[in-house]
Amino acid sequence: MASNSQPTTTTGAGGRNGHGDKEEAEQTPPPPEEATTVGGGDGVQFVMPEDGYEWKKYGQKFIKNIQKNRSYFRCREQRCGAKKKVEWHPHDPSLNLRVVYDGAHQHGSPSAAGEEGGGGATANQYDLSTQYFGGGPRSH
DNA sequence: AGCCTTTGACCAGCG
DNA sequence: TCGCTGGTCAAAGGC
Repeated sequence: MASNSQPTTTTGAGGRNGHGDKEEAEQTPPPPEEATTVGGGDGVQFVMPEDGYEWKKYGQKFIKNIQKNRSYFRCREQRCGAKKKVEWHPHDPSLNLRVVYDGAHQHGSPSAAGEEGGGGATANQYDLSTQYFGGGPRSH
């Protein structure tokens, strides 16, 4: 499969949006990190960061504030109020892909079905305050 | 037949 | 008070 030429997906090399608005809650999902190649045949194609959960796209919009496209995903589970937002540049998606997680999953991942942790609330144990996807402002 | 994906329009909140 | 942006819902089409 020579589709994904850039395995660097969740690497938001964009850092912060230099806007100054309210920060979003970004969490780093479980280990199951796959990449689903999405695209047409030729043209711009990028890999969507898969966290092992199932998402349903319910909207997409172009955020002019950051000059990026934003896709809105929602967890397939009604029991789960987890939401996911994916931002990417219309020209360099694989170079500026950013994933923002909102809320936490109240169920185990379908990929790891059968091996639930029991608690279930062990999903949102990350710092949803300043957790960035690799592109943290804490350049140090 | 069922489910998912895509686009548009509408609504709410904030400046 | 008006305008703008972001976010969500709904409907239609395609697989």
